[in-house]
Amino acid sequence: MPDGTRKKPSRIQKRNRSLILDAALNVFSRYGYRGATLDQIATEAGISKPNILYYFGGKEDIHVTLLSQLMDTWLDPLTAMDPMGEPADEILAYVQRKLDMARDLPRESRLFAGEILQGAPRIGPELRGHLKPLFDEKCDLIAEWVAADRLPPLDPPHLIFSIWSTTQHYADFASQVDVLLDPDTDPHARASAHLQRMFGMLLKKE
Amino acid sequence: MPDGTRKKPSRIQKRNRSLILDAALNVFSRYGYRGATLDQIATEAGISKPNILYYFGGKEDIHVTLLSQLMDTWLDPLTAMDPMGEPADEILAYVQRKLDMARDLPRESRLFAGEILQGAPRIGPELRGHLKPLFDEKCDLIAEWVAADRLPPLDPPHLIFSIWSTTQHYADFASQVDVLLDPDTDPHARASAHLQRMFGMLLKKE
DNA sequence: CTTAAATTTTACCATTTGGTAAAGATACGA
DNA sequence: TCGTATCTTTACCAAATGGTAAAATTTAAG
Repeated sequence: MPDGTRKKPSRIQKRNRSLILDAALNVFSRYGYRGATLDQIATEAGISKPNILYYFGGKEDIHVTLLSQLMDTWLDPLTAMDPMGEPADEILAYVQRKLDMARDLPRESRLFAGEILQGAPRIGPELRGHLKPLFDEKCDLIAEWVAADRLPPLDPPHLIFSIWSTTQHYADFASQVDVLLDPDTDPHARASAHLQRMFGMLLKKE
Repeated sequence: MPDGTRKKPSRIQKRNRSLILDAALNVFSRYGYRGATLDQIATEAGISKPNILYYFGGKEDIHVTLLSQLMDTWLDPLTAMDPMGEPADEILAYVQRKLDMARDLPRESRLFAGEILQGAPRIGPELRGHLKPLFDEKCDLIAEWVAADRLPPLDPPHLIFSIWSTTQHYADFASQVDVLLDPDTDPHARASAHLQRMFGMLLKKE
């Protein structure tokens, strides 16, 4: 039985677990945790429901697995913010990376958004354990840059919130953006130009 | 039977419909549409489930009723943006109103966010019918301000997206914000100062 | 080619959930 | 006070859903 502590995942196991997780990402990100059903995931993955439960302990296990795997990818761009770089450049590069992620990984963005929206019942601990330390570290870094007069005075945590919210908006609220935006303009290019200008202004030392 | 077209809602009807809608707002905003159950709503409202279905056609009817009622409140601040006012002042006042709403009506914010996140399956038409025209009107207004050189060059739709996302973030992602933020600082005051500065910079004519 | 382990299917089941029928209770105008 | 319309409760139900047992099949090491 392939759940729990594994020794060496077989070829079939790797393929099927991956098929299941990909299908589950589709379904969970579209319908939310409780809105998703194992039957939907099974159909989308092309694997019978009991067979899915052969690979995972249950619905919640699949959800938590997805969330945990994603957490690292999700935090990558923030981790990449370099203390040795030029402050404004580092932060603007971070904005761009986050915006690119919203375009390239919208399902992942929505999966997280849904979980947080409902009070983070399943990744609360992960938030405290992984996100919080990294967040604090980068807030300190930005605060040091401000103290060293390499950035204008600003509020590090709220700056980061603004970066997260503005970029993820294009993934999480895509259905609204699609309704409102002129369909023949390139949303990503316009969004990028707007955000670079906005955060650029904020970070400029007169 | 009080569903459908009513002539004059009785005292009891007004009280119970309001109790039900308030309970439903709690439950839907916490668990999403499919995650919410009529039994939960019934318990929270202190009204039996069949009795709830005496006042509403069904689960979806309650949800749509909430969403429709909220839409007006939600768009109020945008409607209030005055073509006769000073451009930057009007937009900064809009930012503040939206931030205040995120603080005062977090349940409503989350209800909308959940609906949009899942593709707006139940208020898509309302978005096209009410939100889109207002959005276009205000984008045009801002574009005129830019054309008249009363604002620096900027991208009106993306500016509005940034205002929406940054302000609603404090309601929609409250569980994450709570984990990350120092508990003894006043988040609202700090957020307000940060956003006013950020959008203030963006809107300043050199 | 055997055979034991890994994988998949078939046939279920208990619970939850949205919803209904109809009897019973209550409010209210005449 | 009476009778009708409004409101509420009790007792259900069919479908959906997460999950399980165990038989059947496939894989792969020796």
